[in-house]
Amino acid sequence: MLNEKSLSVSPDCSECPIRHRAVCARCETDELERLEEIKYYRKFEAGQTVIWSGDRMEFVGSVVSGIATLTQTMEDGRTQMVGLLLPSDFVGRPGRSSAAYDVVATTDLVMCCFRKAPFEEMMVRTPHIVQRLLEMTLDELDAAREWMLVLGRKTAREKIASLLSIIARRDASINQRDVGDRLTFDLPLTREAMADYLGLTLETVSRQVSALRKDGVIELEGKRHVTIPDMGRLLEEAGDDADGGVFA
Amino acid sequence: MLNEKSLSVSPDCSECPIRHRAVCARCETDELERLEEIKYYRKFEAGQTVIWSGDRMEFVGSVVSGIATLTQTMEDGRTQMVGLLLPSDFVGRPGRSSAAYDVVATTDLVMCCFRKAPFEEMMVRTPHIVQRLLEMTLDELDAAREWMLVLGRKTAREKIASLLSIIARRDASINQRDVGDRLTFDLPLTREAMADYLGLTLETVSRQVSALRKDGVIELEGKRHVTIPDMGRLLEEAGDDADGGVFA
DNA sequence: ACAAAACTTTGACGCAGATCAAGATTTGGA
DNA sequence: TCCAAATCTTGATCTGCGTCAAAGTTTTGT
Repeated sequence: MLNEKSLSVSPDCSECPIRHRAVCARCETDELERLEEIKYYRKFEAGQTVIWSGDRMEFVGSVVSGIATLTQTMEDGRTQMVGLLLPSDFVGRPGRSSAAYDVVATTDLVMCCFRKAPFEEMMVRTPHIVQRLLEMTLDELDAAREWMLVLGRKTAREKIASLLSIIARRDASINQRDVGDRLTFDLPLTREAMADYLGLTLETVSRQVSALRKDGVIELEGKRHVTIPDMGRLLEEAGDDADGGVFA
Repeated sequence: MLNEKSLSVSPDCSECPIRHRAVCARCETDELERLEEIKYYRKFEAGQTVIWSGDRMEFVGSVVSGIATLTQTMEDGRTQMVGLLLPSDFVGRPGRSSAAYDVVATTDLVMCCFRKAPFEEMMVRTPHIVQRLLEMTLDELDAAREWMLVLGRKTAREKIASLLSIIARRDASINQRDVGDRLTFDLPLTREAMADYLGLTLETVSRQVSALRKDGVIELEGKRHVTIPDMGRLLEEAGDDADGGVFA
């Protein structure tokens, strides 16, 4: 845990890459200034645990860069990922004192943190924050429900195709690339993390990735670099309507 | 669809059974009066579809009494329940024009509806509504994540035990009964609905319910009336810590 | 009160994905 | 640069749950 770094210098909000997508998206200049007073940056290295389930939560915050996962674990060690946190996503639940899930940095991670008490105080007086947080939470709930369909009803092959299409789509939207073209991206997850996401074993993940490659649905360079020659085809394999969801 | 009834008389909010749990829970008297102006009651019969996925949504609202389900369907007909709506739960997403899921009344259902546009307008000027809706949405997100663990990692027997413990717990909290005693309740779901909830087939549900009965974990009177002689035992069967979650 | 429809149970069998096992490839630290 | 650890692939086998089928039970409508 000694690798975690608190940065004394937090960049200016006006230059923040997640300024218009994060919980502060709707804030006016003066509200932003007040947030600026209670914010601080923290860095975590790939593999580090940000918060343990059950721990007292001292802060909430936004992912600025990197990827983190939200994971639930049963007593006997079975594990299920329940959230994938990307830049601009919010971590922590205002009004709750202890963490409900493990939060783990999958890549190197930068977070913009707010001490919990001052943030909660500010929420009471700042409707723009509550409004934006509601919007983000509703989006997360939709994503969780989509995921429930994947977990409950899709085959292993469809699960892999679903995950790849989610990552591809998100990557395209961040990099402003057009869906429909040949898409290329790096998998930010190990086979084991993919298995935890999809409720599979890592062996099944490996087999199905190989099968999709053999069938020409995806192309692989190394283990992690993926290209999707035909997004429509991938969506079919995912069991999704090839039309729907593209703009989700 | 001719069975659906609009009631001309909507009971007074001050006598509403869900007054302190629904989206209006934090509203002051004057705010309540404004809500009262745009609200109307609707009744649906058991089995009726309240909203079809993809339909234009004209209202949002709260379940007053009865139970409804939120369901997602794939092109080939596979189906997954993604929400179970109980009294005080909110239906509809402000800011979205068309429904994302099928909403079906499982029992006879009474809803307190607000026309969407006036409600959205009111949200902008009424932080108490937004605050409460955020709180409820965060709770739903937690429930959805719990459910993801059930769908992704639990065995059929554990899934059934999990569902029964959720229903038992909720029933106990509504009826103010003490968990730990012998609990008794009626299953509000058919075997098929249970299967849709848990990502199983109805045959597997039937088999596992029979198995739990044979093993003395539950007792059955008829098909639907269940009693739990030992809640701790049921929670063990669900794969949950027998301590945790009791107060959730 | 009876017939039809809806719901539930139980059995036989097959298969998708888990488990167990071994080896290949990549990554990272000294 | 090289060794150890981490990650990934592939094979063989097993099993939990799905599928198909048939019969039993409860509810509903007339």
